[in-house]
Amino acid sequence: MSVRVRFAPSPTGPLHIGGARSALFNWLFARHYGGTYIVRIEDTDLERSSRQSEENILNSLRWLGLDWDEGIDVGGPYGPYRQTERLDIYSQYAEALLKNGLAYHCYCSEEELAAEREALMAKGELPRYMGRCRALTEEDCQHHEAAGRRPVVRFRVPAGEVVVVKDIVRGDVSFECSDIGDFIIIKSDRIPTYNFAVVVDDHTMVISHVIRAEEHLSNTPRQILLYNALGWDIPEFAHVSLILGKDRSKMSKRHGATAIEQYQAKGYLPEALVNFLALLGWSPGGEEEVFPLDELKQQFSLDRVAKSPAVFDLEKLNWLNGHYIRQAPLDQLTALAIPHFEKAGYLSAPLSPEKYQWVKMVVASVQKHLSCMEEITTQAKIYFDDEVQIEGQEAQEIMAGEQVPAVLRDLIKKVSVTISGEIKENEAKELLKEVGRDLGLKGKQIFMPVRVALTGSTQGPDLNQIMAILGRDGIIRRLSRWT
RNA sequence: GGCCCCAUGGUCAAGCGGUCUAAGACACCGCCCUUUCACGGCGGUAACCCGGGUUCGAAUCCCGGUGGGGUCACCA
Repeated sequence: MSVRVRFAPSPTGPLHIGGARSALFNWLFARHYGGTYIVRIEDTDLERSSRQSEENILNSLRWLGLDWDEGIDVGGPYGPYRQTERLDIYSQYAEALLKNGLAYHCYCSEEELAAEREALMAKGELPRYMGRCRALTEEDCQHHEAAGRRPVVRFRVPAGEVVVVKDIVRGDVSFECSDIGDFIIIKSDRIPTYNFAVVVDDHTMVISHVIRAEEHLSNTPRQILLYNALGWDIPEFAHVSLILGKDRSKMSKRHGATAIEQYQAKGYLPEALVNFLALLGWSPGGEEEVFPLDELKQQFSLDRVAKSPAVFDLEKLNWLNGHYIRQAPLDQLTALAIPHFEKAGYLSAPLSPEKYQWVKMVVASVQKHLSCMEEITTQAKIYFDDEVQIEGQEAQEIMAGEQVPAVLRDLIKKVSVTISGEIKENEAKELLKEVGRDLGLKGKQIFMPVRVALTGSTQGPDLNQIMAILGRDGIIRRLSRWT
């Protein structure tokens, strides 16, 4: 049997962390087995779905590097891939169910249903549909139709059966039919509900494995009932545990950034995010933690997926992202950094080749310090503002040193003679040494005052790099105020 | 509340009955490297939820408890 899996987001907002991980697991599984990966849009919630969210989600998937073989934009042999474009397919199967008596029309109003739910809850019972319209006659129906009522289609849940979900990660999980009320498969506006649409789609799209989050586990018995009623084979299921926030409840907005696009905007690298997400609920078993996408693809398997939920740990993501930033080519990082600099007002749009080279040096000097690109504006601030603020008591004390004016004056003098205005790192190193020799000073006595005078801080990038980036004029400008 | 799932350090996790005086990673702490901070290297602190079984032997299997989570819509 060939592997065909799908990621089926509903376009009601951006792609979330949890959705991204489901997408990733499906993608990895498909690519590992040389199968087909499908992205299907589940837009049956007319109220909340939008084309903009669709585009958003697809963009996030592309950004993560999860390409698909079939979908709304690339087409495919089992389309359409948007549920609202498959309405006649659903009604065809709903009709079949109706004809067999496996489903029936229900005319109860939402108010009536709400009242029923409340009554059951008041009695301490499970709120569910009690089957009032289960045995409506043709006459009853006409009566309701005449009164202007529009029916929903309900599935007739067989009595007394036990449904067993065979799950790759969880094993066999059984559910009693008596706990499941007759559920709606077609809403009164003729739109199918989720449970019905997924079954029809997964079957007609020949999906072999349904890999999704655990929150769907309790829906699965309903879907299995539908597969049985329609006489269809049941796909393999794999329910992956949820991603939790720091307080161990389902990841949500109050836990911080949940949308992939937010991480993109903050300057996380897709390979870091993918690596991190893969390790949340799955592990290859070895001691290695760093896996680029194609290595994940080789190693991935569903039987190494964890059953227990995982807490989203931003610290680890930051570490991984920093790791990938340190490995990234400078040109790539520079391209990512420029928008952040522009946003901070440090740079404006078209950069001359000279300026670009200079920005590259700036990026290189802070590369090791970054855990995400967003941080570059604060890390590299020192290069863009000649109005140096001396920060902290330690820095103040350093500048109060009696040798300081002489050191800085001597350095200005040495820097001034540089003809081109450019100072290479090794030249900077040499100049500082000479200052030391001239004044008979060593180490900290010269390096710290220069560092503080140049940047305002006792810590930061390599001093020689700082001097190279500032150049002759920059150094003189910043040093002059101390003499 | 009913149903369902889950349970190894603060977090992610390896472990599938003996090799566990329990890997690895993040975080934390120390040391080294270093003209600062980082990066990197080395080392350290820190865990099998509890109670019963089964077994010669249990982190690993079973039962119960406790705790956490999910789900109970004409949302998906």
